[in-house]
Amino acid sequence: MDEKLMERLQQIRKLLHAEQLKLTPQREATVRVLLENQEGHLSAEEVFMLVKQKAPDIGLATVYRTLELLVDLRVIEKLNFGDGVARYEFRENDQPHHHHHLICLNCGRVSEIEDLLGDLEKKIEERHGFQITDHRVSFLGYCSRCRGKGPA
Amino acid sequence: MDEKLMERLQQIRKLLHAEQLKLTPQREATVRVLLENQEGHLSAEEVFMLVKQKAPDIGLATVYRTLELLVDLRVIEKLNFGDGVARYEFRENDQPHHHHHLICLNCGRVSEIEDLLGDLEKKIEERHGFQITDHRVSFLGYCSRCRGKGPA
DNA sequence: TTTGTCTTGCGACCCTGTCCCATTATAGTC
DNA sequence: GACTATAATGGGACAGGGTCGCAAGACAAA
Repeated sequence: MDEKLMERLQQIRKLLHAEQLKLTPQREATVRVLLENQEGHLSAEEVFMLVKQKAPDIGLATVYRTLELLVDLRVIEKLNFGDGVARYEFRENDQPHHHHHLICLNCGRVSEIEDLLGDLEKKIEERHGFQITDHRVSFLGYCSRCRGKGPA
Repeated sequence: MDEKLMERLQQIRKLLHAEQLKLTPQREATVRVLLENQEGHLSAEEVFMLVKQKAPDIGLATVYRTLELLVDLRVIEKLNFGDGVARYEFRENDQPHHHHHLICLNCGRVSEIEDLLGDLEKKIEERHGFQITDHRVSFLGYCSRCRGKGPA
């Protein structure tokens, strides 16, 4: 696990260097937080709080800038669950993401399920002349723990 | 077209009355704007601008309140295309919406396509114990006019 | 060491949206 | 029509998330 983390970190360092950018301590701390919370779908604010523990002097703007940078580098992905905050998630490779989200309307938990759309995109491209580069699917409802509770 | 509009307006008036609420001139103006721009996916700000033309003295807060009210009454639906603003769309009936969106990354145009998920929800409910009440699907890419242009 | 560039932290600021509150409009009753 | 209770309004203050400009700091290359 730890070697994998270091490996990924080196990989990102190279990505940055290729663009004449640096993996500064602040950026490294941010990446580490994201790597250590891959299942978390953290918001920028949450990332900021966690990074503060590693690097107390870091500024909020730096975290935002780093997240934006990582999105541009396609290292992470910016997600939108409709709760008013942007959330971030690692991208396993350079592909568009192909998993989908189950969003619980009671507890807010977000879990992931495999891709469902299969070759549907091809049909849409043909029928609508629309060149698809990515898709987002979210199912809203109640997770197994919250079934029958209604909205919080 | 105009009779249909009046009919819908009466329908909404009744809905409001059933809750001891009134269809005030401000609310009526807001509903009219929404009815006249059913394909527009208007943001609150856009609705406000258009309503101002009909009723120049209306306040922004009133428009927001009216939109929220109409969402509660399930007359309209609040949509989120990830561009940082809420958008609103009429609901044809009392069902959860079952059409999906094609969002063009170049010109921002949003078009609609029919429901794609069919009975997929049942499978997910079984497999994940997740009680689904709605779903959102968006495909991102380039519409027929913008193909090959890349992001704006 | 010097220089140029990338980064940073900070605070000001922007934007969408909500809240509070005093005032006004409305429907229902007499 | 007058009265009353309640719904609704406009305006401004405010909140949360996020961006921007800028002066200062860190770093790599020469």
